[in-house]
Amino acid sequence: MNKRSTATATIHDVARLAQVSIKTVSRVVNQEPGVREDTREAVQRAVAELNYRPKQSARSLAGARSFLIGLLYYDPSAAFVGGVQQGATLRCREAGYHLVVESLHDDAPDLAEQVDRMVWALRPDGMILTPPLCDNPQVLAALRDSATPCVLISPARDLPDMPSVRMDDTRAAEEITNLLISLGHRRIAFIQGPKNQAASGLRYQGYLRAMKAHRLAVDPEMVYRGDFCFDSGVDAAHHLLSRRQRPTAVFAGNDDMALGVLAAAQRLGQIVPDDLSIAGFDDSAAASLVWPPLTTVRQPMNEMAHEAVQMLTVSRHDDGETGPPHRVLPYELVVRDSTSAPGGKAELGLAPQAAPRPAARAASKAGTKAAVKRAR
Amino acid sequence: MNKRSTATATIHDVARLAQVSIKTVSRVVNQEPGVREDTREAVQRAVAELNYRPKQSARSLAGARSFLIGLLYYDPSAAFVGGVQQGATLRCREAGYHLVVESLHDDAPDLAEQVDRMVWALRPDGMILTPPLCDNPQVLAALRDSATPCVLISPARDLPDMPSVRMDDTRAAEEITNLLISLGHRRIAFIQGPKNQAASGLRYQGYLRAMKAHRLAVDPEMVYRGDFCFDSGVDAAHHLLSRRQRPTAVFAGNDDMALGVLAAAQRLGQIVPDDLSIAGFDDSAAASLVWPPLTTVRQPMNEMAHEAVQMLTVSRHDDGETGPPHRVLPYELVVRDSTSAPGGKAELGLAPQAAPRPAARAASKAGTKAAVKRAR
DNA sequence: CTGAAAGCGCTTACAG
DNA sequence: CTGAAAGCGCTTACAG
Repeated sequence: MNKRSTATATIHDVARLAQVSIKTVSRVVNQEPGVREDTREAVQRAVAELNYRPKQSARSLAGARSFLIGLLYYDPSAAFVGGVQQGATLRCREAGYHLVVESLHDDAPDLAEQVDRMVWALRPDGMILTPPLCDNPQVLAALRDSATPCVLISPARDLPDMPSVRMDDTRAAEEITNLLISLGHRRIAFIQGPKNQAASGLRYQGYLRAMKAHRLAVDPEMVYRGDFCFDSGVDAAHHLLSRRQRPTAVFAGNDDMALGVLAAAQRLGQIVPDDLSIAGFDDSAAASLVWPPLTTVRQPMNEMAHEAVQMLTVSRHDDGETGPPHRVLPYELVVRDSTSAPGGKAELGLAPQAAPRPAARAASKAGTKAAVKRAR
Repeated sequence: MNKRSTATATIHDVARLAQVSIKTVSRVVNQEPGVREDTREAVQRAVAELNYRPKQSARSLAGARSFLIGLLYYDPSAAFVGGVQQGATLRCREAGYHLVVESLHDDAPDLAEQVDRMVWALRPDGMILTPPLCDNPQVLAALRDSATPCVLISPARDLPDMPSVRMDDTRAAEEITNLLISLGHRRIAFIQGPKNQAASGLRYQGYLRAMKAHRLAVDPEMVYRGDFCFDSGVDAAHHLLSRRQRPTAVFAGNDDMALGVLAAAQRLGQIVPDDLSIAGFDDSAAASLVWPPLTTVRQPMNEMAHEAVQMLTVSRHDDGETGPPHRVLPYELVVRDSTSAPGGKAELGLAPQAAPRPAARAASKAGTKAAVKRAR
């Protein structure tokens, strides 16, 4: 209908058409109160007519906000970052913000300089940090200097001066272990992640907690130190399956290692899950692209990002007394075909799709309760 | 040394300290010519001293550039987008730009509106579009209206008014097929992607071209229509392996389908690659997280993005006569253990890592030549 | 409830 | 080679 003119409309054009001052246009566009209803409508009509959109750079220069949120991440291929980014862009759109991404090498020599460059040039209204950058002292220092509001996603530890969003890794690991125990497994191996990653220890704690709660001994030979990569899962399988007493189930600290165990076990002639149940952690894309598909834990990446953007865009209330929020979001147990009762010959026909099996019972507690889901 | 003051330095502060006008500071910061060397140095000293960084919103408002590049994508989980984004952020950083990302549903009703919102608010200096958005008429129309320079990455077809960057899918598919033929395979099945994706047809053409060049008949029963998802690979395997005459090799139009074939074949008791060689396309993360790791093609995602940013940030030279550039970048054949000579019992020991096998010979032509690489 | 003035921090012509 | 003036398009106090 109203064709957009080549030259883009400014606030003055709108004001002229609506017969008001630019200040009133500004009030309407920013949804400020204190504008008479018919005035507001007239302005809105003019805005629509001219297809007016306030220019971010002008708003940013004149005002206190840039309508930009920054996302700092390290590993671009990680599904985790992809999920966080997805959640962040969607929430940003709803809030009228835009997401600026920056990939930083965790050990780059000029890391602070790179952060500075982004922060001082763009003046984003907030920054979202993913692991391992959310634990990097240089990055955090640069961000503190610039007084940019930040939200840490799954940091190694919560900081007194920065809000964070996370899930309960320990509890999830405990539930996965409980699931294996409830299936009848007693000899359950665990593959740890590398020492320098916070998640490694947390998940190991969850495994220990479940084992102890059921008075199951943890044989040191059944705990293997991996590095979160496929190859270390392969190595772990060779180690574990060459023991006198083999495990009937393996819980790997992440999916990549679980896939390594799966591949190695199958090459060694083991049937999964009949001879060996395998569980992972992350619900990576590959987890459902293998046979049998992997039982694992889905982290609430989208939700964490959503929450982070929310914290950064909604007017900050006083943290005076309470300090910044540290939110814990519910995760999701994803039970697939890589786990079953020990020796169970059930359900592994040659049909393209195995029949669904009743979901495992998983304890649910308020606040961090897990959903149990069955999926390919 | 020089602690950054809380209030951030402006161009006026620098000018005062260097005893010049703000115009001269601007010249130095923007690396314009026509400044005496010692003047330039004095300004640079002041810039360093004050840790001055020009504010993007002021530059954008006053000048013609925003120093923002937009990346539009659809599927956030795709490894392809991850690679493109990685390449784009790195090149942006080098060029002093920042990358703003936006995830758009290809079939959202308000697609044009969403593009408009980004374009008119941010006024990015350029936009990078990935499939399938780079083929979406609504998106392209909105972008044309706004006169935003665009680069299409791997579009279905090149447009006369927009530059593009791509690889040669057909040639890569041909080379993969040639590889299988050179290993001794004659009965080679192909799994197509969905009809509405451009890559499906291109890769099929490459398969046909190689078969024809070697005077191998293409049995219609050996061509299966999939949808680029894991499950359709499973279905394809069931279809292909239940034929009278089974294939000795399967070339799937992408990795996800190849992984489906792999899973199904192994469940049916086939040894890969001895009984069946399998090749994919994409080099997705999962391709190296299965056993045996998948022979596939790596798309030059980083390089395509690099090139795209380059086109958008470097001063546009006259396309007057020649039209916008359509660049074709070299891909990479990744030969792993899922392919071997038919019936070949070689090299599949039980060691954690199979010994490397000499890389397959692959034809290389100038301009789009493929590198041959061996990797896990 | 509404508006006139000032100014955010740069770049763009234009002078000299 | 260098600079004084104007202005980009908004928001922020401040009046009324």
